Amino acid sequence: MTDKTDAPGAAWSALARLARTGQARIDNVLAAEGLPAEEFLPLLEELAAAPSQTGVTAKSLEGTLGLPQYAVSRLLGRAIKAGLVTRAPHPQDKRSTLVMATEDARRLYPRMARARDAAIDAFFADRLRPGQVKRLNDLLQMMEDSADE
Amino acid sequence: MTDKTDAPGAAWSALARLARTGQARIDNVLAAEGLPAEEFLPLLEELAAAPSQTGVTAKSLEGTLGLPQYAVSRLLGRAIKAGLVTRAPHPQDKRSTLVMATEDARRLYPRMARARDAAIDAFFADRLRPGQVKRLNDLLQMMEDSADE
DNA sequence: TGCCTGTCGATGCGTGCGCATGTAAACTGG
DNA sequence: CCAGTTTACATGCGCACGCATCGACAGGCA
Repeated sequence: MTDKTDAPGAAWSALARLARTGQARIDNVLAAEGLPAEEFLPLLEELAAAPSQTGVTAKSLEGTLGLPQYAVSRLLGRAIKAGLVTRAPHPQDKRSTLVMATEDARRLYPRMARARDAAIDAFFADRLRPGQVKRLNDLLQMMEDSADE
Repeated sequence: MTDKTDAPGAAWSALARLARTGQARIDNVLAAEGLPAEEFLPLLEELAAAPSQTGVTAKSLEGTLGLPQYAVSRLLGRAIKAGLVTRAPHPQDKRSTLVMATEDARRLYPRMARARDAAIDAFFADRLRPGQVKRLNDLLQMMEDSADE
């Protein structure tokens, strides 16, 4: 049915499946170490990079995280429930919220980042030799660079 | 922070992002042509391959689609609501359900398959030259072949 | 100053998911 | 033939999503 030499179709289904299994692997590693979910990592990374005292507005996170407004709002809600983040009223603009990482988050973030990176390394190392990973990465980067949707 | 030469990390984030944008592209193409969602395609493919009179049990779809039982149950619910599929009682086993594609589904399925394939071809063609797609596919197939999770 | 418009963030609604459980039917050993 | 187990499928619950909307506030302009 699907032609054996249909490279795009085969490549797509492999790509999609690998993305799912890789994500599952990351989730499992973080869960196994009792760490917070991966969805908080980009948020914590952003907060770690920001001035710790001031905090960051929720609005600015839409841009840096590439998420729609409602997604940021809800992510923050979950992060607060998980004890990773606090909301504080913005002194100059009462519509706005300042977001800051908690002590817990600052302590956990490096472990999360390392665990995720280890999961990713293992994911590729299990399947490809280092030179092949390099070649794969080159091709994927070329694809990303032509972002014309 | 993230090392510039961290090929696994870079490859992973490209892989994950490309999987999302590719899926979005498929979804958009199908929606633009007024066709049913892509989630029904593997189901319809399975039903198209099966003897049209007899139908297929929901249980067997768990295996062929690689979905858990509840996911099949709900997918069938949606497919029925979309008019693509019918449930019929299994004559020999009243616990079981026989699933059959409707006429609509048999008419729509080839268009859906072609639209999806066209979206995938365009997705790669926009980003890579044919030889590169081939190389990418080779690497991805190697990764999939070592499925040892 | 007092409105009017635009911005910030939260949330109701509908929907899908995963887990766990429920219901009905089939099977099985005594 | 009957109780206990197993199988097939559905579904309630909690949670996340996207869309659309809402309430609160800020800023501009008359």
